[in-house]
Amino acid sequence: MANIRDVAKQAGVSVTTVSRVLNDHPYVTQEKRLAVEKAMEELGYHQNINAIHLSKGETRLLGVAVPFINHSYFSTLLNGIADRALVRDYNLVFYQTNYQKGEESKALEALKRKQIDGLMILSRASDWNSVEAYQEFGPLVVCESSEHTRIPCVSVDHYEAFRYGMRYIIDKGHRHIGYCIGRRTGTNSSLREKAYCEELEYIGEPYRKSWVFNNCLTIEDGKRVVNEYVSLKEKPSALLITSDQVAAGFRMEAEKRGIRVPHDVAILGFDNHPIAEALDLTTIELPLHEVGMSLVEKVSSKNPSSAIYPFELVERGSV
Amino acid sequence: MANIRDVAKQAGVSVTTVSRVLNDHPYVTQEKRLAVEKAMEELGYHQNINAIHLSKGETRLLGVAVPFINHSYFSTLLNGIADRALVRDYNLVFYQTNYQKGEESKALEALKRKQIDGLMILSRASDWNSVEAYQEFGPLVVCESSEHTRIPCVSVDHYEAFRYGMRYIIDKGHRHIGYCIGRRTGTNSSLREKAYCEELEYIGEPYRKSWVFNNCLTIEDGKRVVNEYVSLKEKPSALLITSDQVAAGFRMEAEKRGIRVPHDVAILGFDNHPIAEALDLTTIELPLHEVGMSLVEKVSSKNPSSAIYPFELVERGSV
DNA sequence: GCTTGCTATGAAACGCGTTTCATACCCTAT
DNA sequence: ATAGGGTATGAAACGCGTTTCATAGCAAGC
Repeated sequence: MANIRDVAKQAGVSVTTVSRVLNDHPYVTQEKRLAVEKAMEELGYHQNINAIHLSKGETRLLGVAVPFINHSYFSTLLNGIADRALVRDYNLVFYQTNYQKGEESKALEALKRKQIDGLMILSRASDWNSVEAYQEFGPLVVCESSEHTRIPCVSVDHYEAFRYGMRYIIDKGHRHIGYCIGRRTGTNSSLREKAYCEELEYIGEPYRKSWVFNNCLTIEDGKRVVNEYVSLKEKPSALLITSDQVAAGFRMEAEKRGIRVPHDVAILGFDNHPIAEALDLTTIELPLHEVGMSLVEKVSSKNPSSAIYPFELVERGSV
Repeated sequence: MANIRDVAKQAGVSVTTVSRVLNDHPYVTQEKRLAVEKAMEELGYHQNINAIHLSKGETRLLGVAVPFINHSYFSTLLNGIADRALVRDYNLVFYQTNYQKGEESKALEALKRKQIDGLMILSRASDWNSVEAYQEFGPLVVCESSEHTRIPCVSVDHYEAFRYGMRYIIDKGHRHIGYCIGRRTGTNSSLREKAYCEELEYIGEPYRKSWVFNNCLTIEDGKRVVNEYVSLKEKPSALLITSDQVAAGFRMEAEKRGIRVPHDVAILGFDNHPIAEALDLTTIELPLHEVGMSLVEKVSSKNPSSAIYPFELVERGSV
């Protein structure tokens, strides 16, 4: 396969001139430009991108570390990321971590080794210190609502959103409130746990372990929660459900069993995914597409800053 | 930043020896190996991946061209792809095309310029000829059920699946059958159109343009179809809906309006997404996760071959 | 007439790891 | 004693585009 030197020889010019033509630099006469283009054509030349990367020290590649993709929360974020990456002329490299530290480190290592120009971590598995250690190798943004001072975070204020949801449900007269969460670890989850506990305290209710449902990510999980719910001796009268998917699964399964929403149990979803509208779920809208776009903006700047995006309650008929 | 030559100097060995240590090649004495490791430690050395890529002529990167990701069809495929890429030690580069030829060409160009070792096209926008022209630059697989002889295709047999669905509905006694499709162009879609027409002919029914609903991708689209459906003068008694999302939207909206499924209108979904189970939708299960894994297997082999995956009817309560 | 300052062009260095090839030592088999 | 074969090591070439620096011609400005 022909390289730039072959082209130069064929066109009777120097390698530098060919490079100038390739990069639209000035100071090339029309005559030589044409000669170079002709030579490229004849030899079927095309640039080797890896040589460019090596030489320029950048790849126009941004990394995205994400636990898995077939979940609307992440795929909506990703959509925002992809849309903005497109206009910023970046391509995306994908690190599916399944929440495994090992896989996440691979993404961090890629940053270190200059495979990517920046990294977005959509849901962090490693501890802050390991992440911070990689900051010197390139811009890095984490998508969680932490107020970490040294690592930029772009997200929705999950603490406030959850608190707001709690207040809304409390204002509706509920005292017995449970919630469903994706996983227990992670900043976002502990912030919600914190908000949950504080609001319970505020209304003078105890924390009931059996009212907190873990591992809730999918529609099926929502159905599973209904099973757990019916078998509870003492039942909550309302549930906050941190994903509309799960809330949808819950509502569908509940009504199949004759449990009426919101009459028997009120549910409040999160995300405002289309499924929430379809099932008439009251939900807290999170601007995930925007957050995704913002992640790209931040990570493609020299000095990324943090940003918090606003949420909005969408009242429908499930509370 | 230190490079391999600095390490060699510091350790008092040759560059070759350092490279041997880095790549676990034999023929390095323990003594030198330790010296090299010590030097790397002291200098904070790490390999520049772009130099490796340039030198090796491969990147361990596979490209995925996909119109958009926040749709379960693609995100399920992607999940399969990501899972298999992980075990095959590939990373993924993402080209979100929005069905624009320009974006798809970027992916093809990336293959040509050796940015990626192979390319998977999940839904093709360009014509076969342009795709074929890039085959010489690396392995390339298209995810559609075409029987193209020169380009490997991995997919479900969409023609057969649709035909099977038609027969199933016909066997249930329906004669007035419509369908919903994502987009009209594209192999998969025309195959379904073909199956549709053939089966209509088989039962001696005319093709009614108003019974074919286009641009059906999301839950909202399913709701929209209900609107169009109710305004039809002559209504189909059954619909094939090529995505469970859309079928779900249809069923929810229909029942909200007092249209009973399957009594007033029967619907048959495709994919067997969790939402289908939740809404008791009869559907044709497509093994998309497996197809995704297979795409990676094919594209990471020297000579990719085609493969067709089987579908399966899942009988529930919507037909 | 002489200095500035563009325009135009190319040689060479640079980014950096891998791989080939040559060399040298030491031990075993004949 | 000698050929053969494995172990160990390094110089140099290779993959390839970009960028710096030096050079030279030519025109405008004083």
